[in-house]
Amino acid sequence: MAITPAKTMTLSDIARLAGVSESTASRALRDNPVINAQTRQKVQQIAAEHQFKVNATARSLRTQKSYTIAVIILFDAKTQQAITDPFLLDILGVIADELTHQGYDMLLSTSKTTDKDWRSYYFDSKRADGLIVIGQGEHDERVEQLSAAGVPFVVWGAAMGNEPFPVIGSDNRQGAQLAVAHLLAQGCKRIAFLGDIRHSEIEMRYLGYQDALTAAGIKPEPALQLNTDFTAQDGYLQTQQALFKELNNLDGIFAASDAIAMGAMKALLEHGVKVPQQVAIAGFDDIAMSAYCTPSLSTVKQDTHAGGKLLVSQLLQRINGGKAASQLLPVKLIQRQSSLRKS
Amino acid sequence: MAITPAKTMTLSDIARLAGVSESTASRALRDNPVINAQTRQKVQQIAAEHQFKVNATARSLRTQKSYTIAVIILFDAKTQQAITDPFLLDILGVIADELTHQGYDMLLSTSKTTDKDWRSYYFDSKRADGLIVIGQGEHDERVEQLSAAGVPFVVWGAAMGNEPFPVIGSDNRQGAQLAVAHLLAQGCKRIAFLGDIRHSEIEMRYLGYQDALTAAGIKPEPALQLNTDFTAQDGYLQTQQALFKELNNLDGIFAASDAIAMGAMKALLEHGVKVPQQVAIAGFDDIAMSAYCTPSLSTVKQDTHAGGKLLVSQLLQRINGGKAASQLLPVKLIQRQSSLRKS
DNA sequence: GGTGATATTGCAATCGATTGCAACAGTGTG
DNA sequence: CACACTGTTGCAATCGATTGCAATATCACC
Repeated sequence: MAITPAKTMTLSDIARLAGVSESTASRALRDNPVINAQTRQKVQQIAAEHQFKVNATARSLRTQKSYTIAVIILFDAKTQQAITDPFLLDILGVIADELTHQGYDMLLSTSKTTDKDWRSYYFDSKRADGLIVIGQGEHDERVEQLSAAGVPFVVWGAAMGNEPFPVIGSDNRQGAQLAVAHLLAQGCKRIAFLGDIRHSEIEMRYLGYQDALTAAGIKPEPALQLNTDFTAQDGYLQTQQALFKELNNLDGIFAASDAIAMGAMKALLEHGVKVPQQVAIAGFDDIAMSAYCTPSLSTVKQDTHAGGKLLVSQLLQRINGGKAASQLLPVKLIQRQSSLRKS
Repeated sequence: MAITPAKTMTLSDIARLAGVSESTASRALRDNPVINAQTRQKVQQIAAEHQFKVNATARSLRTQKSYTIAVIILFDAKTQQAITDPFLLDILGVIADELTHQGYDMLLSTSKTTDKDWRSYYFDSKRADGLIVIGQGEHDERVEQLSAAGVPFVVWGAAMGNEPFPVIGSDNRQGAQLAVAHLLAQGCKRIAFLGDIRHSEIEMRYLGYQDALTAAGIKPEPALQLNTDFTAQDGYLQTQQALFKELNNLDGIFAASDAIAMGAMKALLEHGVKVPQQVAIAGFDDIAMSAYCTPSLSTVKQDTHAGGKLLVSQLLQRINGGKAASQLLPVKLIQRQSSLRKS
């Protein structure tokens, strides 16, 4: 039995069928107690029978709320590639679930094409009630504009402590410090840092790296910091091209992401370097694959679940007139084969 | 200098400032040639000066088009976990870019929370002009309803050839056939299949697996097909738990996804089984990590770029009154270390 | 100067739901 | 019986833009 393509009904249709006015129908559907219980039920039943759904557009126009949040994924201006890091997918999934849970829809945008001006595009045009910006990248001035213009938004990134807008993110500095301290404890003396410190989050990780070295009485060598894109490919290339010059005495690598770490590991293994015996490696993110590569990858686990929930809750709080606060999330070191030398 | 939080302007404000009527202002902003060129320019300039953006909600209401597409990611009812496969991220990125490119916004939804009824939620409510459904999973009846209700939508999944709705997807059967034929050519005699054949896409891959075996004169053994979730974890567990019983003469594994393959590989390596010498492995998807694990993973590459573009173009064609057609995309075998035995 | 064609612009209705306020019915009280 | 009060419901304005149609201005040509 074919379902009739039921030409869309409007509130006024329902009202007519129920023999009440539009206003009563509207109130009845929202279960407004001012309407007689019987009337309410009758209207609701008729609406259900006809699979009536309130026109979200009309409601938005009237109520001036879209119940939609735009999630903007900034990405590397250099590599120009779209969302690719598995880590992003993790947090995106959490945000999506949480927003739905709170009755909001999620408008997703990768910054590439909307490059110009997402403030006006999403907010001024009333497409969204607020914005979640993922990754402030290389200090994007557009973020500062948002802030000045009074747009409700939160950022996932590196909380430096002095931003005029709410930033939620992992304690990158401590995470890196933990990882590098661990490498040192495993006996590493010369540890390279793979990651692009022009990204604020990576910069924090670099600071943590330096912290750990300094605490161990080792002077960080700038030559051991190699700007590397967020890809396994670049991790591989950088390791191959640059590190091998110094390989004679390099014995550890701390990569700013698991993807980079895997690329680096591949390069080492390919050249017969033993991991972790000759070179120990640790990454950052704890993506799903990290536990299943060989050797499995030591890494710093971010609490994406807490992060996603916090982003949403802070943003909604801000939208509802409150203030959103920055927050630093604790991280956890995960020790696996790539760094654990048998004692 | 602080930017004034410029209380949002409306078209009528702009019209007043320009000294014209709302209708003229509206036409001028859309560059309607019927309006005098000078007037047009003047209005546009004033709008720009005041950072005016057309209220998308009002426009949608009036024009009855939202210029928004809902992308729904169905996921495994069993594992109940959100988007996790890197492959999804790939295609999602392509779709996002392509939609933006065509002037559409993308509303993203994971099916978990919106479980009930996304047809009404997204379409009847006019939130979206059309739907892209990713993964028809275990034969979801909701998809069939969509079709009957006349909603414009396309599905990424397994085109079996007899669906009453447009399905775009890779030639899973041929891909699997290529991979398994390759394993056979490398000398494998007993090849296991890891994947949940209740998913139609995986079912097609299983058929391809059988095709290859049969063509080589080998009778497929049902015992070698193991239902496995789309995760590295389950690939690992299944391999560990079930396969080792038969390991004495198992010499190949074809996994329905790269994630599964990596899990399986981990289990084998951990138990000292040499890959590819003792057991050769191939996966499916060619996710970014596949080239960088050790040994690197042989796999079947899907053309996500073409797939994403096609999904979007077919859907828009359908929305604009045309018809969307199903399509099977060619795949490519990528031979890497996990299956290549030195000759 | 009259007439028709053409170029511009504005009026007013419309999209579909929400909501302040008024209207009305019914009940209770003095 | 008048009056106040509560419980329900409907009227009509409103959100901000778009668009069919009418109105006006301008110009060419006879």
